[in-house]
Amino acid sequence: MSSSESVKSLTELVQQPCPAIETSKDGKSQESSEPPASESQSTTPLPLSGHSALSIQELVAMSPELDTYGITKRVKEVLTDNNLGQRLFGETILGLTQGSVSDLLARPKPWHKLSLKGREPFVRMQLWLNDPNNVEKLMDMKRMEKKAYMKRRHSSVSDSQSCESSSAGIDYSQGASPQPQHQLKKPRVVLAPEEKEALKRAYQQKPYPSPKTIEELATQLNLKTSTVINWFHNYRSRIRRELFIEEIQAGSQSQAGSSDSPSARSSRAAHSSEGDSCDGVDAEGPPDGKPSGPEADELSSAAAKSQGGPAEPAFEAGEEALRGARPSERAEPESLEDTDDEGRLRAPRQSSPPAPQQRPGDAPETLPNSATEGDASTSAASTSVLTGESSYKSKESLERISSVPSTSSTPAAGSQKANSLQSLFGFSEAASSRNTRDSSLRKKKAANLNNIIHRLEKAASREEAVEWEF
DNA sequence: TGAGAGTCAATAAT
DNA sequence: ATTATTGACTCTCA
Repeated sequence: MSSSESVKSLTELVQQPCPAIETSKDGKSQESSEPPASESQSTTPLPLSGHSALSIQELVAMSPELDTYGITKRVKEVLTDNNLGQRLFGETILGLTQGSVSDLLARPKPWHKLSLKGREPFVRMQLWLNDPNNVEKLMDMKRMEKKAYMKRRHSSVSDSQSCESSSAGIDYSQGASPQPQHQLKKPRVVLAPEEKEALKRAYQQKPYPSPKTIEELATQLNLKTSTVINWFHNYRSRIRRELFIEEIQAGSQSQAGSSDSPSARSSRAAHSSEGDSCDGVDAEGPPDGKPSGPEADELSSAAAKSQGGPAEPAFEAGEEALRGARPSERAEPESLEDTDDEGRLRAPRQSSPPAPQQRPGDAPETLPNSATEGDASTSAASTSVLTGESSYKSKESLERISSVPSTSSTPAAGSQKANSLQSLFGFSEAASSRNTRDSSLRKKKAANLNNIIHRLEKAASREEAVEWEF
């Protein structure tokens, strides 16, 4: 119950045009030359069949608004109830890899925020859910896979001839590799916790760093510039998503009100109309981002800092937090604080883990001095980022923002407001979760505000007609 | 050029 | 074995 009319209609629509459920296969790459669509419709129980790309896309185009959250929820239930893994489901039904499916199921974006392409998987899921037989089919497939696996395992045991390439990486004996000249694979970059912290701090100060700032960060952290760029892109996206789900789940009004001093007095904008509402189902274009009521409030206070100027990065929060958080133990003396004359600090030297970084020959990227004073804010920002660093317990658990069910149902509540005293002292790692979480949340929100401001400014300069609704 | 959306795919966690 | 996380890619769009 709950919303289902539209779903129903889609269902019908969907089924009609093409009897066979998803037909599409393809999945990735490749597309382009599509012969005439011949279409056969016939059987094809399995998705992987021919080309008929049209169907899905058309369906997506004409699909009514779907409840992505509800769909994923149901899919998850069905999968668990029947012991079906998301890998199989993803590859078979959605044409996506396991990781993508996991992400999609865990953090579905609201329908109106999805592009046509992004809606596709949801339409497929809806389609799949429509016919209970599909579950059976998938189960059969699972059985078959298992069987095949067993068989393979068997034969190999008895016959040591298995084939397979070993995994040792030694295998470039033949010369037929698709990609000649490539250094062995490509070592996946794994950012150390300290590096992530530094980047997050930088994000808090400036969600949209200038190329120059990015360069500086890269140099200081000893990371490739592209890595830093990618990190920011990814992080922004993820943050945005978290906000979406918050929006969805909260559904509502939260209005928290909780005591707390209304520090709201922000002078700019904000006037959140109170309706808080949540959804903003509105537009779709690029600019979207709407802070919800309550949050705005908090943000304003945090953001207020920069009053005075239009958008200056504010870093106080971050810095402070970090400083306070530093555990007393951790021996980490200084370190990076001194920037030498070159301003290059090196990343923490943690030696234990698999010394990830170390890009192959990458050299210092040449960015000798970074002193260019373009704008103080920039340099200041990056500098401070590093300074505060030093380790800190890692285990990043502080991040999971979102949470905070916002309102209403917060069981146990009581506490949130209390510790507002900024957690100056970090306590042990474990126990501080609440504080940390709190301040972390706050910082995030502040950053989000910056983010929004940035976009607003951008749009404004571009002079676009957009509807901002906050 | 740069931002955002979607994904992939390696690898961490469970 | 599965599922979750996350750096990098590919496409679009403006």
